[in-house]
Amino acid sequence: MNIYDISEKAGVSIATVSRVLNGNSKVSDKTRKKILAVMEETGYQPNVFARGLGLNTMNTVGVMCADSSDMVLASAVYHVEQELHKYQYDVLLCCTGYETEEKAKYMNLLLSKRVDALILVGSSFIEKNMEKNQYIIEAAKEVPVMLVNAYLDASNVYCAVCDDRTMMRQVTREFLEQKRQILYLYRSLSYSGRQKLQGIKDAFKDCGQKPEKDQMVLMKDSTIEDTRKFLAERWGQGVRWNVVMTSDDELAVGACKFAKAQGLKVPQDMQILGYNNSKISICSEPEISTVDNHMQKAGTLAVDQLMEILKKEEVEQKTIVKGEMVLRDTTIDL
Amino acid sequence: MNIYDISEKAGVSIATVSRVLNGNSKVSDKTRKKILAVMEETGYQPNVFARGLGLNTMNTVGVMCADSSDMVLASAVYHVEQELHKYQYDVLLCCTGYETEEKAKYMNLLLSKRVDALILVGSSFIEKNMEKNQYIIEAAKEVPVMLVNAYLDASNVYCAVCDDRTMMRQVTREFLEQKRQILYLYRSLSYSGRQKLQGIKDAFKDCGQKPEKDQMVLMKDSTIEDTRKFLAERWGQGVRWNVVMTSDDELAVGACKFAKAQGLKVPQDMQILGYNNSKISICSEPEISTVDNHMQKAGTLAVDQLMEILKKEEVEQKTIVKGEMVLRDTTIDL
DNA sequence: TTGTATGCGTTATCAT
DNA sequence: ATGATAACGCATACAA
Repeated sequence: MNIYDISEKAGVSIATVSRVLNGNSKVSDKTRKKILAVMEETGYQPNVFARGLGLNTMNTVGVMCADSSDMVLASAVYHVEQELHKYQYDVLLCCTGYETEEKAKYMNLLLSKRVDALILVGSSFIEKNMEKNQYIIEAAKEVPVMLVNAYLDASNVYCAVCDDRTMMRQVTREFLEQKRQILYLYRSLSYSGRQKLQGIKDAFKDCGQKPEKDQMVLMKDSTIEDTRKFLAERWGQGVRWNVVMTSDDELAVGACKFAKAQGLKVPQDMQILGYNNSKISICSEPEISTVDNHMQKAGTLAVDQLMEILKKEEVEQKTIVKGEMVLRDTTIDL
Repeated sequence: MNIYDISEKAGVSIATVSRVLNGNSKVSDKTRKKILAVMEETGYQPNVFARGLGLNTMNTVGVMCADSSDMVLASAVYHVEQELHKYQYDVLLCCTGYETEEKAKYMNLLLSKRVDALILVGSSFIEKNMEKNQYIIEAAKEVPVMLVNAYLDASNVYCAVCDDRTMMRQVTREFLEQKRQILYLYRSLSYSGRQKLQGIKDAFKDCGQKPEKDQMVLMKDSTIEDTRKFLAERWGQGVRWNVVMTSDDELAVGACKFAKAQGLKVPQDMQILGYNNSKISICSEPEISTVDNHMQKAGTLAVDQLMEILKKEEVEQKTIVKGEMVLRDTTIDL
C-alpha cells in the first residue's frame, strides 16, 4: 500500500495525498476527508524510508551512553527518551562502553544511520586528553551534539552540565569548617570526576588548606566489597578519618559496610556522604546522605535545547543544572 | 557524495559500485580495489534511507521496555543491545510505561518505522486479560516479536522465559519443609508475577498445604518505606511469620528495615528472600539472599533466536532459562 | 485547489 | 565482469 494506491482509490493525484499527509493547508476539506477515509480503511502507513530519502531525516536521534545498566546513566537515558518522545523523535540507543575507540565506532555508526542529532549521556565521554575527544568534534560537523553532564568547547556541541564542582565545594567546606578529617573516594577522571575533585580543592583553598595526596583516592572498578576491604586495610595501617566523601553511592555503601565491620558508629564516629541519590542510597543501613546532581534534569534539558537547535534557534552552549543535598542518616554536620 | 560520484571518479558504472558495496563476488579484483580506494579517499558513506527504500529494512529492531530506569529491565535492555550490536543490528528504544494503550501506541510507532523485529523486555507486557495482549498478536503479523521473560502463545511470537515458577516452587518447598511460616510480598500480576505465585502454590500443594489468603500480599507501587510500614502494622496486629519471600529485592530491603526496627534478628528470627539479584541486594544490611532468574541471559537468548528467525530458520516458540539461588546473609534454611 | 514531473540514492534485473 | 535502467515511495517545484 503506497501513496499511488491511495491516490487512485481516492480519485486524486499523489501530490494531493502527500499534501494531506504533511498537513499542507491547501487542500479542500472535501478531498482531505475523502483521502483520510481511504487511508483509514486501507490502514495505509507512509514508508519512512522513502520519506527519509527525500527529506534526509527520519526524526531519530542517537543516544549514546557507556553502560545503560548503570543506574545513574539508565535513569538519565530514560528521561532523555521520554522527553524526545514528546517531540516525536525516536531513540537509537548505543551502549558504548568506556573505550574511546568503541565510542568513536558507535558514533560513526549512528552518523551513517543519518540521525538528526547525537546525545551523549554521562561525563565519561569527555576525557582529559583532548585528542580522545576529537571524534566528537568531528561528529559535530555533521549533526548537533548534546552532552549530558559533560563539557566540551567546540562548534555545534552543546552541554547541559550538573553543578558537581559547586556541590562538592560546598559540602567539603562545611566539613572542613567542622574540622573534620576527610577521606575522598572517587571512581574516575571523567569530566564530572574532575569537576568534583576540583570542587574539593576549591573548598580546601577556601579554608586556607590543601588536601593531602592520600586523602583522595581513586577506586576505579572497585566493588562494594573492594571498598570495604580497602578502608579496613587503611584503618589497619593506622590512618584515620571521620568523614568519607564519595563520587558515587556505591562507594558510600562500601564505607557503611566498613564502618559496621569496624564497630564505628555512623554518623557519630564517621560521617559518610554518597553521590547521585540513587536507589542504593536508601537500601543501605543507615540510609545514606547524598548529593543529587539532578542528572535527569540535565537530560531533559539537553533534549529541550536540542529541539531549539533543530529549529535553528540560538541556544547557550553551556547550561548548568543546580544540584541538591539529600540529607539522611550518615551525616550530622550538614 | 553518492554512488554516482564514486562511479564517475572510479570510471565505472554505479552498478559496479553497488556490487562492491554489497560484497558481490562478480567484480574483478582490480576494479574493486580502485573503487574501494575512491570510497576511502572521499569518505563515502552509502545513504541508509535509499538503501532502506530498496531493501525495505534498515537493520533495526525495536526494543520496548516499560521503564528503562528500572534496574532489572535496564540490565536486560543493555544485554539485548550488546547482543544485537554483535549482529550489526541497531536498537530503537522505547520506554512505554505500564499502560496497555501507551504500549500499543509505541508499538505502532516502531512498526511504522519499519523495524525488522520487536523485542519486548519484561513480563509486564503480557497481561492476564488476553484482550490486552491483542496488539502484540497484531504486530506479530508484520514482524517477529520476541518476548523476554514473558509468554504468549501466538503465531510469530517467540519467548525466552525465566523459570520463575520452578525457582519459587523450589525455595518455597524448602521453607515449608522446615515448618516455616511464610509471608510472600509481591508487586504485580504480570506474567512473571503470576508464575511466581503459581510456583508458591505448587510448593504448598507439594506439601499437602494451601497458602492462606493473607500470606500473599500485593504491594503494587510500595516503596521500601511503605513496605517497612506495612510489615510493622501487620506485626502490630499480632500477625506473625518467620520468612518473608518477595518478588523483588526492593521489597526484601523493606523487610530488612522492618526487621531491624522491630529488633528481629535476621536470619535467626526472620529469614528474608529477595528476587532478581540486583545490586541493591548487596547494599542492604545484612546482604540479601536472592533468586537470580538470569534475565540477561533471556535477553541475549532472545536476540540469538531472533537472528535465526530472520534467517528463516526454525526456532522453538518457547525457551526456558534456568535460574539460580544466590545465598547471602538473610537465609539459613536453604 | 489540484495535477505533472522530477529527484532523492540505492538495489536488482536485464543486457552486453 | 560490467553497464544501462527500472523500480522503491515519497516530497515538492512548477503548471494549470
